[in-house]
Amino acid sequence: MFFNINTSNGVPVYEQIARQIVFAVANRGIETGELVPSVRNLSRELAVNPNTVARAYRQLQDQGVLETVRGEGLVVTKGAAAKCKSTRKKMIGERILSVLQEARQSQLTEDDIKSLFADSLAASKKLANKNRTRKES
Amino acid sequence: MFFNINTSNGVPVYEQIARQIVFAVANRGIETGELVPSVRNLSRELAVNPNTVARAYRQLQDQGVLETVRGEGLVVTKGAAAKCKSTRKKMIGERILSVLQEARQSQLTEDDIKSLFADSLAASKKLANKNRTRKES
Amino acid sequence: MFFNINTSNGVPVYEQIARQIVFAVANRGIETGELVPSVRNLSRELAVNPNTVARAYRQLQDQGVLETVRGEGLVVTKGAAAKCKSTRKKMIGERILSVLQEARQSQLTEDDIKSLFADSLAASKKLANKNRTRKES
Amino acid sequence: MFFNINTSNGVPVYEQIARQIVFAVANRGIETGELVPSVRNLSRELAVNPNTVARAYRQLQDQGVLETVRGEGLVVTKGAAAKCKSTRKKMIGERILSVLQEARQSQLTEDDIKSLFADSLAASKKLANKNRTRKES
DNA sequence: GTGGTCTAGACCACG
DNA sequence: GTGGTCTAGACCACC
Repeated sequence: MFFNINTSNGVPVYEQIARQIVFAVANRGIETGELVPSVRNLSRELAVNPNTVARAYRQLQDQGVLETVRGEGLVVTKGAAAKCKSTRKKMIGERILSVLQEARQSQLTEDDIKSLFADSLAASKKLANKNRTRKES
Repeated sequence: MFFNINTSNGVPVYEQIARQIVFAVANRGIETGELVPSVRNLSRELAVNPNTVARAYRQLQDQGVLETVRGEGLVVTKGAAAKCKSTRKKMIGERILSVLQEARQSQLTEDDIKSLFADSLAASKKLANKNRTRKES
Repeated sequence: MFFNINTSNGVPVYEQIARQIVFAVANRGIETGELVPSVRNLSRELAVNPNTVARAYRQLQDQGVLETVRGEGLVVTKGAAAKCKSTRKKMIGERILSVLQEARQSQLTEDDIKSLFADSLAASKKLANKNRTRKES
Repeated sequence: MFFNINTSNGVPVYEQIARQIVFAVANRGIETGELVPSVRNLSRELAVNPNTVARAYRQLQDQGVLETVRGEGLVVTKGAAAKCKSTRKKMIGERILSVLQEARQSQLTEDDIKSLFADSLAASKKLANKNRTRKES
């Protein structure tokens, strides 16, 4: 499990954890029936408060992505992979739509918006490669 | 001056006001030297507390977009239009980059991302038209 | 009469006018018995509100620097020159003391303070020369 | 932490707090990574409204001196000590320059100015000693 | 517990 | 009339 937690960008930590678990399930990084890391292990690994991890897990249980197995821990539910694929698209799509609405409201031209998007897409690709390289090294 | 304030989307009201004034200055909706609406007037118009408007204005003063003219009110500074144009692009660009980075991290394919963008762009255009029509009617 | 009015440095305009008249009297730029400019003339010259000039004059009357001569206007009182010389020193001295107290509180060393003073003194001399040259040209 | 707040000298309370924190960081009275007093505690200690303290802290965040650690409080940022040392000098230097410019404009002689400075420096030293003694007693 | 936002309302200085 | 400061107190999210 690879998490990127940023404690200083305003996004709640529990939210970041929950989203990234959704992504992992969508990518089959965690399979149906597989245990997720224990609260105390994950909290140690991410250096965050255990309550924060617990809150993320609780939220995922409410969404039906995780369920408890008595005496074992939390596992990915049966239909989760498909569901997560769809929610992943929805989550990202919502954010995209929201920023585009602000872009419209700011009266940027459609061409400006498109070029910002293209630039950002290239920039994000570069950043992704850099991170990958750093991790491989 | 047209403001779209949404008090229930998590974005602080004072921040929305500040951003939209930056947009207005960038579009020359408010020209250099022109007075922005008085704190009291704008607060009445938007049905928010005067302090909230004052906070937005204070932030814009710190950024050098507005300055006080004693006994008169707040006016747009000299270099503000150019500065606002650039910050507008920066603000929108940052949001786009941020969502694209999450999209990468979620391992959506580049094609998925592009199609989400295209869909959202179309959707935002529709929404903009709807708003325009509503206001004209 | 030469006034330097700065409407955007926080110091009240009427205060700047009053102080500078005190200075002028101290320097014998305006002599005892001489008329000061009329409110409306000075307000036009400085491009400020007549009320502002009137307020400065009122303050100077309260201090006994100016007095009304019926049908004439405001003139410099008899003992004003000496008094203004002393208040000038007091006013400047108070400001100097105040900033030095903050400097102490900030725990700048005495050497730091002295060097800041020397630098500023040189800088203010340069600025004064520049202004003089500009006015002469 | 020792604060000298004067609520009746025209300088905004939040500004006094902010300046004195800058001084404290410059003197390493508060180190990088260390928590500043909580808004509630400091407001109680200084007998001012929490919002007033919060405003000072917000200003310091904008300047990059403080940053929030979620659920913990506000800590001094990494580069803050150096930055505060320089802004301290700048803040004091600006005030000195400003008063010297007025002294020039008032046509005090350079000797007069120097003697006022020397007197004030001595006076401020005495005041500082008196305060120190009072605190020690 | 922490900071952040917002409201309501008072008072002041300035023009 | 204008903005600026400050108070008092509520509510929220996060840890």
